[in-house]
Amino acid sequence: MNPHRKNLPADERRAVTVESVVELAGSQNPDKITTAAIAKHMHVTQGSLFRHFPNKQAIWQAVMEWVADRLLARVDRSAQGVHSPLAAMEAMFMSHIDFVAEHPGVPRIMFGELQQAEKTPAKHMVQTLIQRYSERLHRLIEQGKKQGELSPNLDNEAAAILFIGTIQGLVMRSLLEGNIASIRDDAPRVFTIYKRGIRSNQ
Amino acid sequence: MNPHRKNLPADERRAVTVESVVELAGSQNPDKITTAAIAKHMHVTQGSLFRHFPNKQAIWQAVMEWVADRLLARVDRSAQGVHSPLAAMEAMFMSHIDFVAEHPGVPRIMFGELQQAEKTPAKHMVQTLIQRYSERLHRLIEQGKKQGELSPNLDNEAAAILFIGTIQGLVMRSLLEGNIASIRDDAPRVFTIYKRGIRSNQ
DNA sequence: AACATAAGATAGTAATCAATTACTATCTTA
DNA sequence: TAAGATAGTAATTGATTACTATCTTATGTT
Repeated sequence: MNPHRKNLPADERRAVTVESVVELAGSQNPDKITTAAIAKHMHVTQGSLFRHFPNKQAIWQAVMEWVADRLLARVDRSAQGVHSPLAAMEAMFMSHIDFVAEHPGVPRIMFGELQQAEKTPAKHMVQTLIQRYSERLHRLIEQGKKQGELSPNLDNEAAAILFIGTIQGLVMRSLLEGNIASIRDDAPRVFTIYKRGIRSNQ
Repeated sequence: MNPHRKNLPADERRAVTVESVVELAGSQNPDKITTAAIAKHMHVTQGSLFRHFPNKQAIWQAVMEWVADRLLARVDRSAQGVHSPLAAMEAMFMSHIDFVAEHPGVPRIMFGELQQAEKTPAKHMVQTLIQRYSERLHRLIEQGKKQGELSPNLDNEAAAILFIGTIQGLVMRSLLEGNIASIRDDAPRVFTIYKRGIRSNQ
């Protein structure tokens, strides 16, 4: 119950650690999150982190697992049972934005990992996450074409890139404003333009 | 001429320093560019950098000045003399992509600075750069509406956000692929969708 | 040729970082 | 309830960081 409880079981302590990192990333550059800062945030000494993770890299790996699992689950759930592919894409988009609004550290973490020169496990995890995400998009886009909702001569790959870019643009915008809440208001307005760009003109 | 010349005049040495940082950012996380790495790249000792910059923050400030000046100049030049607002936006887009392809470190630097929690001079410079950039976009969008090229009920702000997001999406894509050259091929394909989203349907 | 000065080299500093150590407290279970 | 397992503490390590003080060399002027 109480998160400040001491002597947590190892798996709970690992979970608390991951959540701490996600929270901290919401207000600072992920690369500047030190093990000391993580420990302080969870009311534990710095060294104790290494009882549960072999090194810092492993912490980031666990964080990315958390992100990948949650984001894909959330996005899948939102599109489930929606028969219109275009409506499913919109639901996917909005639930993604919701996730980002709840966890503003997430896009920072992902972009930060992609920037790493070394091929860390965490970076690899971001790559497969986006790959899986793109697969879902491509599936919906294909369905949308078949059902006549999307323009038949739409460039699938370009549409997927722009879908993700649209989210990136909103994230960038919120970083500029320093206000993450605004992303929920801007999202539908921007998606309207995207939708117009891909749907068939009946 | 020879960049490995010794005893450069101060202004030339500062210019070489800035270019070194931009180059290094093309292949590694900007936050991990140490003064030692910069010095090594320009064949000079680490301490000598501080003869030309009071501190590291000043180096980043100079880098952002370089970026802001070059990017805006390039983008302005590309749109100059183009009478169709939509064509001007496309020229702006493509010249921006060209700039990024030539200097892949630039989007990393900008996003990296936006992530900083502290309000550094470099971060402020990114904010004003994007602000100026957006002003140009808004002007073109307004003109486009007046001339009937763009949809009259287009959400100007959303269109500007998506314009920048489109570029962000392409950058993210190239980070994923690890191949910056591909951005030049993908750019026109993605812009086609964007264009369809904003133009009037005659 | 002698000097002045600007630029670079050398060799440090204090601070910060991830990681490790020896030790203690607290749970679990036989 | 005793003993082993698990979790946490406090202090320390070596490496790395931005930055500085001092010495040396190159360059340009008269």
